[in-house]
Amino acid sequence: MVNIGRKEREYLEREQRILEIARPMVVREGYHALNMNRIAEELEYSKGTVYNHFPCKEEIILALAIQTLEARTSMFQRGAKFVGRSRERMQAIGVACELFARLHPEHFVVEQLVRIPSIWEKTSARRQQLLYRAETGCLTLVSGIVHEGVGAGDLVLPEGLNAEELVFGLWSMTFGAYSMLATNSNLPALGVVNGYDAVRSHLRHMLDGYHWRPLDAELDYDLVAHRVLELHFADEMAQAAQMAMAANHTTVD
Amino acid sequence: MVNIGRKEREYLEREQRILEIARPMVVREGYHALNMNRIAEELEYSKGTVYNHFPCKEEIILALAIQTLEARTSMFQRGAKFVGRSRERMQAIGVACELFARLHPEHFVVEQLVRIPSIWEKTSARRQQLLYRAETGCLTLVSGIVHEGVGAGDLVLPEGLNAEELVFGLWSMTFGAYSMLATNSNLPALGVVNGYDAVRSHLRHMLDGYHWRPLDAELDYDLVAHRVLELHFADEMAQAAQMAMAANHTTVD
DNA sequence: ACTAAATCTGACCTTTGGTCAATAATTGAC
DNA sequence: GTCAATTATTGACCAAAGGTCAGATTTAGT
Repeated sequence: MVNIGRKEREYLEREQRILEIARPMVVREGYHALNMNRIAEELEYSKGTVYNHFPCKEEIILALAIQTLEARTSMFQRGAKFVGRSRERMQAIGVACELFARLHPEHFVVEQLVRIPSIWEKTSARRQQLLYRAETGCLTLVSGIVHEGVGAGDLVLPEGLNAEELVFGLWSMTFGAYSMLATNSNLPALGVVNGYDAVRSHLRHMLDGYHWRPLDAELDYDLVAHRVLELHFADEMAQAAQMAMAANHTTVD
Repeated sequence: MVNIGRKEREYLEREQRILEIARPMVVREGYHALNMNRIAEELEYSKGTVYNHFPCKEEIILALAIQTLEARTSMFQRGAKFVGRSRERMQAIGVACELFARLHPEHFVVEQLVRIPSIWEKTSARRQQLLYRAETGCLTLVSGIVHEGVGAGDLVLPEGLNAEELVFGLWSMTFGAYSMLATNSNLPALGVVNGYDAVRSHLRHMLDGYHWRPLDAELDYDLVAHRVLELHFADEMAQAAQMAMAANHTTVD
């Protein structure tokens, strides 16, 4: 039993190592640089052993995407600890989301890749289920806050729109915007000076459009965001400030 | 001169043929199926000739993305012919956008692919400029309507948000949502029953949040959408109705 | 008809994802 | 402690596909 336990532990550790090796390859040098030979080399095991863990290249991408989603969900959970009215708590999720995007912009590459049909199709149904499960967990966390809002009478969903579909909207906006910010270097030339600020504004006005109380005019959500940062993301705050400055510098270029 | 003209024409026609051959490959069988050998075979020219037109595989993807963007812009232009107040005209663009997404969901695959850094990096600066130009054209068309709204006093942009950044928001929402609708088969299970309706609702409420007059409550935008369809998209209307029915059927599954 | 320029060709090279028979290590029964 | 059975690991090998280029072919102009 002890032996089996050790073996199993070693196996899982090696699986993690493979992902640790693979992630910077994808992130820094792109999908085409994710090379099974190189992974085997850096892992100091043979290629066959790598293929023992992952039946194909695409499966590694999917595993990375699952890690990414779990990391984001964990950030969301920390944000969701914020105590306040439903929309304040949604703002806290927004803070977590922006923070995650700013601190780990490279994660979007993986999330984008895994959606490419030719990649997705090659992955196993088993791991696909894991991603779906992780997605469900993340979305449920957020839609829970929507339900809270509805329950508290702070929000009335229009006819034909459920809580999950509202979250789908927030998700689409952030996914679309952060993906483009990470990959479209033409945005500044197009006149999009500060993408992150714009996203924040859009989300806020969208929720205002749904009349989720308290409205933007009724509460200082910048202050709420600041408190969320102080209370639940103290560690990341300094780091984020640096990021913001760096971002401002590059947009000026 | 006549000969040179014919040659040049043949060259351009062949370039189109290559793209015509490549598009269904990418769309139906995915990026990995975009095979230069197969293209050469179907084109009935040698591989070297194909490489005469496009220095690499990725350049074909980029060329397809440019075509896609031009096709969308042309739909937008047809929508922009609608006469009315600024927000009605924006609604007309929205109709064009949804129509394009429903009629050609496969276009999103190409637009997603071209954003992948490992693909983008391999393309020529010359063609990248073409895409940027096309993007600028499309965005300018839309931001022009925003400026109209501001000029007419129907819309006041909040401090720190320009017209292009507002369009960036609409773009992010539609890009994100339509991409996910085209690639994430888990959405129905997550509770997202009708994605297209949700997107329409979100865009409308977002513009309401910005107080773009007339507000949703002040004007029947469904009626406006209907008139836009009748006036400027008569051909596509029947087709779109079929699509909508098909979509409803599949979401029920 | 002839030559020079432009165009086209497909054999060839390299890289890389993926396979699998052979080999090595581990385990557990006695 | 030994040995057979099971399990894990290996790396030579294959096939597919992107990309190259010297030579063949066609075209254009005289």
